[in-house]
Amino acid sequence: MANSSSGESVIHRFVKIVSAFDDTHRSLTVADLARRTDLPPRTTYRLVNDLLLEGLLQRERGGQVRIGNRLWELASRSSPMSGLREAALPFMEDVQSVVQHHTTLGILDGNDVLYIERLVSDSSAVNITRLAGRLPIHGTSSGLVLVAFSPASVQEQLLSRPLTRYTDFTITDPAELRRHLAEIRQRGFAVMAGIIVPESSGIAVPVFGPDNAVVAALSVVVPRQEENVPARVQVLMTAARGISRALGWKGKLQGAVRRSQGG
Amino acid sequence: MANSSSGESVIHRFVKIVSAFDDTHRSLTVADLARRTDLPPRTTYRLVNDLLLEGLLQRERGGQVRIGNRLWELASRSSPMSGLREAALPFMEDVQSVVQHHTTLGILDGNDVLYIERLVSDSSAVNITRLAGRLPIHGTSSGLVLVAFSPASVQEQLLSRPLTRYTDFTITDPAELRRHLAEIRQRGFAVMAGIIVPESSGIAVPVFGPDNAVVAALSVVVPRQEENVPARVQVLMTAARGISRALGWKGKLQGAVRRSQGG
DNA sequence: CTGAGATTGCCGTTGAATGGCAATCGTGTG
DNA sequence: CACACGATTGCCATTCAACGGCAATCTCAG
Repeated sequence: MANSSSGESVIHRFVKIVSAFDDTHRSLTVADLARRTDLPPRTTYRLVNDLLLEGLLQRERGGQVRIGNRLWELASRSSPMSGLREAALPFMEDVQSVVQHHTTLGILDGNDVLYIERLVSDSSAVNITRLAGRLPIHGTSSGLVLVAFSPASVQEQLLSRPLTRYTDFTITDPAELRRHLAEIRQRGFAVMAGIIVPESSGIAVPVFGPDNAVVAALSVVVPRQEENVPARVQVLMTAARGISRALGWKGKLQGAVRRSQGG
Repeated sequence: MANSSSGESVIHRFVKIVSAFDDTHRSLTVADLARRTDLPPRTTYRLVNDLLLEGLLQRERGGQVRIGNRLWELASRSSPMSGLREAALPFMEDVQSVVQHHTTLGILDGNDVLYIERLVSDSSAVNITRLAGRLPIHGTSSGLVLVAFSPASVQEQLLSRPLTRYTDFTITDPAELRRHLAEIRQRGFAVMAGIIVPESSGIAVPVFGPDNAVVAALSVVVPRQEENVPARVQVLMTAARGISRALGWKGKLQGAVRRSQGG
């Protein structure tokens, strides 16, 4: 921007400002915002005013500002995600009513899994997923399922990056991760125990779009003591097929499946 | 912006661009975007590039662009709406499983009702609500409930504006609308038949926050032939109380209610 | 009343943003 | 294969929206 000391674009500053809000900072004073974003106060006040005019931010009773409804509206109205979310929701409810643990729906975005829906269960395992929250790919069963069924290039990209260790069970060795991905691809689901928090396990299965590409991962988070994998995988698989079909998926014609008819 | 022929801010142009996407235009070529927003092509290309860099837009396989996941993420992560939505969802499911018709959750935003969640029923009444969609306040039972329970100033604001007629049943007379609002406030719910589309009725009840202020309207959309109001109001009331309580509402100590204990 | 912090008005400066033009790229068409 | 048409990008002179420092004002707790 003109006379800017930092050389950032207005758009970048906009993102900086919006990013300054999070779960624990849902509303901020403009002065706080200036500090958190490291922008000159006067500039922050001016920019915030523009955003208030457009409804992208909203003023609260206390004079603080928060994310505006209009921003959410613009983002949600035509986001391809909302179709996926809406298609998945009823099936996720089914899963949750049977499994009685956290059910989540995640997509691949950049180097993370982005959770676009979750149903929480009060009395259940520790759950660090948050709506519109991100977790590292190799730290979640959802992430590994998504990568396992994505084009090879995606897998290579994951393996070429350093893998942060979160617990004793986090897989940080590329070769080992590669083996896991192959197994997931072959079995059709992922079960990972304590790879990001020691207490809980994730079980995840892929959701496919019309072109047979993975579009999301459906998963449940359960306490490690009560994984009960076989039963839960079946529930997840059933739901995932339902979601896939609702999205226009026609069913994968894989060799091993549907032999029954001829016999 | 510098050398701008229109005198708009970058922020305003950003909103213009994002607004160009809707349900039927989920992805656009940049040239289309320039036409739809009425911005000079070269300017549009540059701005779109900035947005792509920030992830606010995303490029598709075909070269078109669409709303980026990052925009949704930023909007949802700390939006006060997500708390409301998440609290309401389980209760909405309850309602929908009993009523078997469209269930919606709406809030007041500007001159409209903004729908922040909806559960659709395939074989049900016509439903023109859309997720993250808007409808005029006086055209929906949700809107009337929200206004009826809002501070008087909100009501006056609605009554001072011209009221568009959508069907023969739309209330466009301020005096009549005022009577309706009073009745809704007194009864505690709204039933409006065919005020925006002739075929369907809306039944709506208020959801309250910790400070006893309305924060949302819970509603069902049913075919006009099968309103079955009394039963449905009870279902909605029950659910709305559940949501309110989940939000920290302590229960309104109104004269008429909870007499039983003493008697 | 006083001080600390938040917010706004003022204003000279300037480079980010702008948009026209022409070249290039991509795709379909005769 | 030549040609047309539209999308996209490189170039670049122009300029005003954006910038940010400073001081005044407002707020509020102590």
